[in-house]
Amino acid sequence: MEYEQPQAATILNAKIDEEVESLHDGILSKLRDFIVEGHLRPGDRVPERQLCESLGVSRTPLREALKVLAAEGLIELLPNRGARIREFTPDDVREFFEMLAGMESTAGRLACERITEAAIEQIEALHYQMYGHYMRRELPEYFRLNQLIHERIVAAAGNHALETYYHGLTARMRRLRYSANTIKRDRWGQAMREHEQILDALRRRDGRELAEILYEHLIHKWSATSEALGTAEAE
Amino acid sequence: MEYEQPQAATILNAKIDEEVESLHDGILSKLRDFIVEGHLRPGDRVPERQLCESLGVSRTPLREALKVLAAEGLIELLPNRGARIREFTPDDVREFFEMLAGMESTAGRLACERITEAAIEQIEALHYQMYGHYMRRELPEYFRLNQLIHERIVAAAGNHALETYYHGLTARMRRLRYSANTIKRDRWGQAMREHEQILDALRRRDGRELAEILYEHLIHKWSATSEALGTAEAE
DNA sequence: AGTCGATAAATTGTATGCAAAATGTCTAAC
DNA sequence: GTTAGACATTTTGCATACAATTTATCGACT
Repeated sequence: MEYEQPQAATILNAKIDEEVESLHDGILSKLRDFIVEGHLRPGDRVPERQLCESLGVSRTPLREALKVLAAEGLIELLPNRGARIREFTPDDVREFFEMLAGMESTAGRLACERITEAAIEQIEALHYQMYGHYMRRELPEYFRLNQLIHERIVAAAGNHALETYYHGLTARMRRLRYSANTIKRDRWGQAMREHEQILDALRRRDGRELAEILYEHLIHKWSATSEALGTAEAE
Repeated sequence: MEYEQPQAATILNAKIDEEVESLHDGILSKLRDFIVEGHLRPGDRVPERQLCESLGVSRTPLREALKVLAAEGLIELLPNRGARIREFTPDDVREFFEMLAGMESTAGRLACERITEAAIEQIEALHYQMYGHYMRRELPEYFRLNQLIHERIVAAAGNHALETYYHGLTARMRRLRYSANTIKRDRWGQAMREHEQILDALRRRDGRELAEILYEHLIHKWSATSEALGTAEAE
């Protein structure tokens, strides 16, 4: 057992008694963030006792949090053998992206029915801002606005259940995402063109077409990402 | 080192070789079924102590199960005030159906790429069987086969994450469903026609069209159901 | 009599303890 | 040197105990 947990301890110990937030929820968020940020490697065993000391709480609330995280699919709980950080197979990643594509597609369809003109204009503004970053090849800013636009569309769908699940998905994928903070030149151009189409369909409130474009857009993104990840994770 | 589906342990109970099912999982399934079957009314407070004695276990595993159920959205946990069976507003129902429509739509699209000819033939068989029940106006049998067909399509999508979430959704809606075991004559006919289209698109493996038809089909089903429910739940 | 407030009861949140299962180590036999 | 088995250690699963918060009951005051 020589995996570095001390790091975990220091970062996790940040602040525990900040709110009246029931200890359990605090642990849950902290652990979730911690896993999502990628500080625990997939396949790592996570002894309860060790986590307890890191977090400064007893095992009861910790175990409750672990059960929830397992239900969310972030960790897996083997009977009598404790928790492991869940390992994502390429198939898992494919499934996540397909789900994401489906979610955003559905969100787009709904957004066309419900989005306000003001919200469309805001997304337009974000789009042109993103276009600027694209022209100046400012990758991080481009990614940020890109994600923001997608989030705005999802929010405009007016479906809280969808939004919640969407954010859960993106959280689970964040660990993968940061590995792929790169984009091929030609893919970048194509992504921009797709975004133009997205905006166009949204302006026309053409739900079917927006659903279609968003689905394809996300599947393309997956192809690009999995390509980049395929080499990055085969270390 | 292979390990089996992690979600199966929590969402489904797919591991039965011995009866060593960890007490926690047993409680989880029992409670979930109990709530889904509608034995606990929405808004009911559920004292832990009472549940403990009913189930014959201590509070620790029970609380772990409650946390998971809360994460799944079946109950809500008020801080220091215990668990309540979650109440579904009409908006919640609308959101569920929209999600269901989106899920099945996505599933249909994927199924067109992956389904085997044999599976298509099985669904065809189910379809004609269902058509028989429609002609003879056998409602319960019709509903059963209807749901079976939709499940087959979802299964054919080859996306375990989608399937899991889909079943979670249908479970949450089962409590609403059984209230609406009725269908209007004209809606029934339309539903059958839509199913013909579904089968046709599936045969042609036209993913876009199947996605479109399935989405509309589910939204129509929602309109019909919410109409029936609107009177039934406005007691 | 009604309302507000204080105290008591009940209920939830957390910590600890104990038994069962799993993991690791050491020894002995081949 | 390798492997199998028994014992010790660690870790998980569950139950109970205690602390904190909420809810209920009762009495005092307007």
